[in-house]
This record gives sequence, C-alpha cells and structure tokens, in this order.
Amino acid sequence: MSKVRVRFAPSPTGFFHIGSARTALFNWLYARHSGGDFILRIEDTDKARNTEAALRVLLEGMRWLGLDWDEGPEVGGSCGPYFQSERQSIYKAYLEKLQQAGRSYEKEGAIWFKLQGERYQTYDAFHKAEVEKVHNQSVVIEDAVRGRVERTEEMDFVIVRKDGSPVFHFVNVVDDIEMGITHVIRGEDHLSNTSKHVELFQALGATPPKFAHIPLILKQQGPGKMSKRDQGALIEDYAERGFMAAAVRNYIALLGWNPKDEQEKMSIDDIIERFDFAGVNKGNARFDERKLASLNTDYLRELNLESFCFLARPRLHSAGVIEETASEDYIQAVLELCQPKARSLESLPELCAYFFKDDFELNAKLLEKLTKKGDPRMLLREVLPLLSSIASFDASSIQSSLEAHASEQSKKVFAYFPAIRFALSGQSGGPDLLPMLQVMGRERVVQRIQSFIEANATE
RNA sequence: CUCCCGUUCGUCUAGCCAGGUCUAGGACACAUGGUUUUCAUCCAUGCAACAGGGGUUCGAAUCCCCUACGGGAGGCCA
Repeated sequence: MSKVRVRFAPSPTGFFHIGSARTALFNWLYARHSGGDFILRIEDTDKARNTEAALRVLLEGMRWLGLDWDEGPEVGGSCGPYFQSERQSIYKAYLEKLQQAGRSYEKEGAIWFKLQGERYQTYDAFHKAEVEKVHNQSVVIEDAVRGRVERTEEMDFVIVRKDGSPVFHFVNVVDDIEMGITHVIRGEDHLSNTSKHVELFQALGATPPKFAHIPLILKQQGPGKMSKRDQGALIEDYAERGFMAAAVRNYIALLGWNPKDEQEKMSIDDIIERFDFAGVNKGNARFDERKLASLNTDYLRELNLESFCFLARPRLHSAGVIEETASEDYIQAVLELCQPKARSLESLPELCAYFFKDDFELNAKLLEKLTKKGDPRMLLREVLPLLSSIASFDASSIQSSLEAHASEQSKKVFAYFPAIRFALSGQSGGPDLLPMLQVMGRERVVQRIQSFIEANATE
C-alpha cells in the first residue's frame, strides 16, 4: 500500500477556529500514526480576506499546537505551490481535460460540470424555479467514520465562475489529485458535498481518496456549530490567555475521538499511537471550556518549576504585578508556592499580586467575617513580637514558636492563621501559610501586620 | 422543500459492529462529608442517561422499522 498523504486545507480568514484546528489535528495525527505525510495547503482563493496577517495567524496557531507540516508554506515540497492562488495554470489544464471529455459546458458566462444521465425539467421548491435535473447514478462513499453513505448528485454545478475563478469543489479535487492525497479527513459539513467531489474525481479519471468525515463541534450554548464569533472559539485566544498548548491539543483530540479506555490525559506520543478512525465518534460534540480548563490545570500542575516559571513570569510582568525591585529568587519562590494552587496561568497575577504589592485590597466582607470570630488585631498584637524577634524566620521555626505561644494562651495555633493571612494578603485563601511567611520574609510580614493593626485600629 | 448524518448522565464519552457478564462504567461540572490547624490542593460519597413507539428474540442500550428531535448540505462561499 502506498504511503499515506493527508492534507489540511484552510482558508486564511484571520482567525484560527477551534473546529479547523481539530480537523488539522486529526489529519496530523493520522499522518504521524501511519508514518505518512501531512500537507498544508492554503485555500486563498477569496482575495478580499486573504492577507499576510491572516496567514500568519494560521501558521502561528499550527505551530503553537505543535502541528508541523511536511509540505506547504515555508517548508516547500514536491507538489507545490501550496497556495491555490498560485496554481491557476494547473486548474486550467484540468479544466481542459474535462472539456475534452465532454464533461463541462459554458452557460451564462460560467463553466458547469456536466453530470451523466437522462435529463428532465422540474420545479424545485428550494431554488423556487424550474430547473434541469439528471437521473444520475448514486455515488457510494465508504466513509472511514460513518461507513457506507450513498447520495445522488442530480444537478450540474458551477466549477468556474463568470470572473474566471474556479470554485472550491473543483480546485479541491484537482489539488487532491495533484498532491496524491490518499485520505481526506474533514468535517461532516462536507459530507453532502462529497458526492460532487467523487463525480469530479471520476470524470478526471482519478480514483477518489478514502474519506473520513469527523463530527462537528457545537457551540457551548444554544444551537448550531461553533463559529468564530462564539465564546472560546479561537485558538489564538487560548494561547493569549495562557492555556498550555498540550492541554488544548489533548482536549480537542478528545472532542470527537477517544481511545476506548478511560484515559483522558495523554501525551502527544500516546495520542499518535492510539489514534485511528475506529475511535472517531459519529455524533457532534459540544464544546465545554470547563473540561478544557480542568485538563489545563492538570498539565500546569505537573510542570517542573523551571518550566512553570518560564511560562508564568512573562504573564506576571505583562499584568504589571511584579515590582521593579523584586529579585529573581523572590519571584521564583513565590511561583513555587503558587504553582500547586494555580488553576490557570490566566488567574495567576490576581492570585499572587499581594506578594509584590503592599497596596492589595482588603476584602471588607472577609474582614467582617473574620472579626465575628474574634478581633484580628488582638491576635496579631500577640503574634507580632514573636515574629519580629524569632531567631530564624523559616517555616518550621515560626510554626514551633506560634505553637508554643498558642498553648500558653490555651488556644489552638489555628486561631491565629486566618488573621495573619488576612493581614498579609487581604484574602482568606492562598498557599500554605507558614512557607508563605518564610517566602515573604520577616520585614514584609512584620510591616504588613503592623500597618494592618494601625489601619484598623478602632476608636 | 429535498437529501445526507446523527441521538447513552447538564457536558465529553465507554458499552453497540460479533444481543445475556449493564442494578449502564469513567471524566468534567455540581452537591455533601472528610483531610489539610489557612486554602484554591487532595480524598470519599452522592446526584444524574440508553429520545419515543413498534418489531425480532428466551433475552435488546446493542439488530430491524417508524416517529420525534438535533446537526449538516442543497451558493458563481469555503
């Protein structure tokens, strides 16, 4: 059997839609799984919206997801050019082939593909007009996902517009023939058009490739498939928001495919090894950002400190959280503390801003709640001398010192924690308190507790 | 209007092709409890589905038919 060749043929629109990304991913996975070639072909026939910037969004998105192509823009290949706008002479040659075979004709300035069979006139309710239809033989598609699909194409269709530009159905088929594509893996929205494509393959004397129509991704809420305008639809947004590419890739792989066991979090090598058409679902899948977020959290947690800092530091900087004077060691210590608690990189600046800024906000509601359990200033006054005088300001020393004090007062050490945390962060939650004290350092801790006591001194 | 594809917990899905082991499994979310002397972690438990009807069969989530619902296509868009 000849080498597998698959392609992803996007139209650069300026967005990299999650559905397109998933189609790209499935093609790429199949190529990598079977040791075949993955070809990137740019369908830039619509001149108006095809810009350099739009192409860049696409290529950057592909690279971000780790989907490398064996042939295509910037890497070349033996079947180029890989932009449809540069393949006009090829389309012209194929058009002549069709004309010679008597399978095309001109009408109203456009060129039509001619079906074979007995013709008849009939009224068509959809077109709301009298049309010519053909008693054509049905086309049978053995779809790798759906099994046998039978459909009959019964009307001629335009392959070259009045302005001379060839339409999608035609160029798509020509390119697939020219590029030796063996498997066409695409969204189910193309399933109904596949009969057109098979007719064209046959008329051009080519054997159609194998088809695999994958289910669509539906929007999170409401009816219909996901479109660019829907919440969470764009790959570049996830990149910007600090989602990990591996997590996004893992999640979209699971949207419409599963390995038939209970494993969900998989390395990319694992996914490549397990990917096959038998595991592709038939039903459409609804996109769920919460599950993506959960998977992303898992990926974030297992990052080593170095990688986590590498990803997190620029986000803290761009959020303006890190003050100029903060040392690299301090930043790293903070990130180490926060990594196990962080659910996303996106939330990280908010999560750890108080480590750097003294003017964090004291949540009034929390203070009220805290005060109900006992005056936090009283507790802090007890603790302050200890913290400022303790020999070594490390987590375990602080702990034993606080414990000793607490038992003298016949209190639990627990009683002091919320007040300390609140004075230091203005929050009720966060990283483990004792290591947090150690990281913040005596000076900062003492100073914050002092100013808390003063600022909230009543009457 | 026509054609094509689909339908299992709120969501993603396993099971279906080769009917019994399914009182339908897992994950996300949610709820409750526990642990964590803080917590956003972790653990446990709970909630929750075979679209409806008919048929075949000793037996149907699984096979067949019908209906309903959802999605897609029917462009000189891709």
